[in-house]
Amino acid sequence: MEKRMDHITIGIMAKINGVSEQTLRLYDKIKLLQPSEINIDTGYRYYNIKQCAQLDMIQYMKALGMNLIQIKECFDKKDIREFRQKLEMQKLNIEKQMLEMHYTKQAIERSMVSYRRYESAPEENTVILEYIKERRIFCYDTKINCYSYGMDYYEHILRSLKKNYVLHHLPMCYFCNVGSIMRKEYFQKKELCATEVILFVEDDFLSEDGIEVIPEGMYLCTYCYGFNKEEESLKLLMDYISEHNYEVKGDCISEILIEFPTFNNYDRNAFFKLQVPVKQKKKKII
Amino acid sequence: MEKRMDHITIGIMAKINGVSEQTLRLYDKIKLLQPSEINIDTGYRYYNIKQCAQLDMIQYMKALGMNLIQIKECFDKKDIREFRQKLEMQKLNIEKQMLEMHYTKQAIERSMVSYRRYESAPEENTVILEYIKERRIFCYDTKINCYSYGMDYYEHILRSLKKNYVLHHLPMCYFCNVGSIMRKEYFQKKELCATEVILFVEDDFLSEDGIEVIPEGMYLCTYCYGFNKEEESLKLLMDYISEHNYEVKGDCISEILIEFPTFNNYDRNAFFKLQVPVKQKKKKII
DNA sequence: ATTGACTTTGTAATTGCTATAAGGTTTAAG
DNA sequence: CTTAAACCTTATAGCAATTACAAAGTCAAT
Repeated sequence: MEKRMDHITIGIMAKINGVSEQTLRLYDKIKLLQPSEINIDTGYRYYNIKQCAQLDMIQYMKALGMNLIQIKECFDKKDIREFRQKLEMQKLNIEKQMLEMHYTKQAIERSMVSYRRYESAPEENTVILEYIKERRIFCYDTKINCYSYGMDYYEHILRSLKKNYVLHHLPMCYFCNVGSIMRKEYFQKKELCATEVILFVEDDFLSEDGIEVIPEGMYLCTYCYGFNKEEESLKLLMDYISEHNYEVKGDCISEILIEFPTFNNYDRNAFFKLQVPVKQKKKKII
Repeated sequence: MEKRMDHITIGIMAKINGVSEQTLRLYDKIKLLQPSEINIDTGYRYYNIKQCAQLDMIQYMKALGMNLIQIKECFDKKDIREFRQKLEMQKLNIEKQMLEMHYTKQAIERSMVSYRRYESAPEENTVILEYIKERRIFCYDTKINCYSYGMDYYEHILRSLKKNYVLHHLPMCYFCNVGSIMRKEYFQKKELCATEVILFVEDDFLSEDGIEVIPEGMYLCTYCYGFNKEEESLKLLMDYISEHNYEVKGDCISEILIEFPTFNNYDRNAFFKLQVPVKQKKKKII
């Protein structure tokens, strides 16, 4: 216990309140909490134990997410309603932040799953049958066939997806899981034509429009590494289906599972999963 | 579409990617994304459309909560495992932040409820019967009777609670809802003695120890405004109980519903709720 | 008187930008 | 060919809330 309750040095004040001395000096400077006494000769600051109440309040308001200026405004206005209003604002603020974090967490988990899938993926040019659950995608029709122009053009398409995407207030973190969709009729005709680029979004993602549901079911899949392998892989899938008596049930999706950041500055280096929903055709009994 | 895919000016590059030119200049400076070509005479930066891939990656990693240095490390190490490790870290990081936000939100809601209660509170020195739900408190025994020393001393007790509290990793935002507890035996003897200070915590708050459950039930309550009124109010409650044939069922809690930040720098200006669980004694039939 | 622990002020660093100023370059129109 | 608009360059400062120093002055106890 100190000798004089109204003569607490900055070091003691800092220690008993779990803040740094520098912080107290800053609060003094911005007049958020000024020491009750200052020795004019030495400039030494002396606090009163009762000023801890003010400091508690500051820390509490900070914990609610207010910044020092907002806190000062509350103190200056000396009006409880001011504080109440700030509280309401903070609540909305925090709810928004929590939602963003929720999406970010999902995006991280999605990336982790993709990496595991990458590690355990079958060899390239192997066709496998997979059960895939229902998914939701954000669809953007570029009106231009992805496969008819080179990579440079594809980049421009992606740029316009990005712009569209920001317009729809989608969180940036979904941008890791893009792809394109080749509609059933083109796939069946073995015509390489896809005009829509897509983004996979979480089941709980709320959005007004542009969201499409990809049904659950059995999919024939191939995995491949690099943009240049995509077409080859697609053709493989098409041929496999006709050779093995499958029937195409819906649109074919070309999904980028991972993009590797590390290899060089100029080429996208992506790991693809091509997937098309199928049904085995009934064999006619001869 | 630009004339030359490998000759994109900083302005165009910024526009098609939704970032500012300054940001691109910063990324150049810290070697996170350097233009594919720089005109030596003019210093003009020219980007290649394919560099958008790198920028996408940067934005994606930023969205996952990484800072620019971490992102640069990932690129520099050219190792996917580096990125995976960072992902794991980010996940833990985000989970921690989300938990903190959750507590903060609860604290805001708690404050709002307290304010509403304050506004609709009965007059001072009125005793009313209230049903109160089960609550959980963090208890800290100071070994010193709160009522035997002045406010200055009480401040020091609060400081040691605060220290203890930080030790237990409790979120700072709970510090708004403190109180003290007068054990049943002292209250019954009408002896003003409380050595424990308390903090109310949420039902879902996980903590190892120091948490006590206050049972639900009927409580006799008085509300008062200011520390100096507390003792008077307590005595009123004690007298009321003996006069109205109630039986004390548990400990008496003195809860600070709100502390007003706005009035002056030196005095805590708090709104108290005193509450003691009771049961009506059965009347003997004469 | 001297030590050691404290205090003061001032400046700079942090992070990821944004804003501004002062000046040079490109481009398209007149 | 000039000229103006629109673009680019570098350099500097600002934000928010500290933290980290350095150089110098002060306090309390031996």
